[in-house]
Amino acid sequence: MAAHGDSLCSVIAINRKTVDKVLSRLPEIEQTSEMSDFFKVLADPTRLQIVQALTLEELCVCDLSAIVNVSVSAISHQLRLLRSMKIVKNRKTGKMVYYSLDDDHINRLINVARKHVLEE
Amino acid sequence: MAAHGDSLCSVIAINRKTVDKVLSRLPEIEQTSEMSDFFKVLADPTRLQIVQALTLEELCVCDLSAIVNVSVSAISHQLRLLRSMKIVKNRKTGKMVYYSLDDDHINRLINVARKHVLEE
DNA sequence: CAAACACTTGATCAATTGCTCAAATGTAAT
DNA sequence: ATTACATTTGAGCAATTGATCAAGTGTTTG
Repeated sequence: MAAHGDSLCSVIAINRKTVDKVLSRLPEIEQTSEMSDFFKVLADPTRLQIVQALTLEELCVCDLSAIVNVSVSAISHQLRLLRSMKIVKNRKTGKMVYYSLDDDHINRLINVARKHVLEE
Repeated sequence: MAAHGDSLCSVIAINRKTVDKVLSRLPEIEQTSEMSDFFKVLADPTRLQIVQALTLEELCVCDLSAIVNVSVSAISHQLRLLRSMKIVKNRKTGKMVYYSLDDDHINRLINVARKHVLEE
């Protein structure tokens, strides 16, 4: 992001000072990218339903499939993604695999979003 | 979502009682869908950068373009989306259009996400 | 061991997304 | 009026996404 001060940049800023000030206060692009990846997880109705269900109770894949009304395979794919993002964890018991939330922030995040959706 | 109790459903739930309990406590699918649309807005690095910049200062399209380092056209397209989601508002002065945040929840949401990204 | 079960995984495909480009709008200056 | 400028808009396109299907793993039951 340091290249912004470069005069070769094709973009012409109206207020160079304002732009520089904002740029200096903005988080690193990499951190922003990580944050958007985090939001991306909750940006899909299926995943959001999975996460919301897991805020209530530890659940196996099959029950999640029944709750969200999506195939077991699709649920498993999504759980894999949620696992990779450290948002859910699992516990195996025989053939069964029980999933639960692995993160405290999710609940708060969902509550703020719910308020935004409800208030208008 | 009422169809979940239907025995014709191809998915076989392991714990019918657990499934029914979770289903009764889960928000309506429509509300969940709205929430995921909201998260979707912040799920893209470009839009997240725009929003983060606007938490600091009211900015015109051209300056936003310089800050985010994306073409004016692309910024304008994203601002249109953000406007439709009631997340930003604009103010016109001559040829210039200044954008600012139209929502209080965004800041809180971003802060929670940042904590999640930083702590690990 | 064989069958049934719970889940995972890889390939495939349609739908969506985010950008670019070109053209359009609307305002201000010459 | 003509030109320049700030922004918007629509079409088109490559990349990504989320579901399905078929085949796989690993565990338990008969």
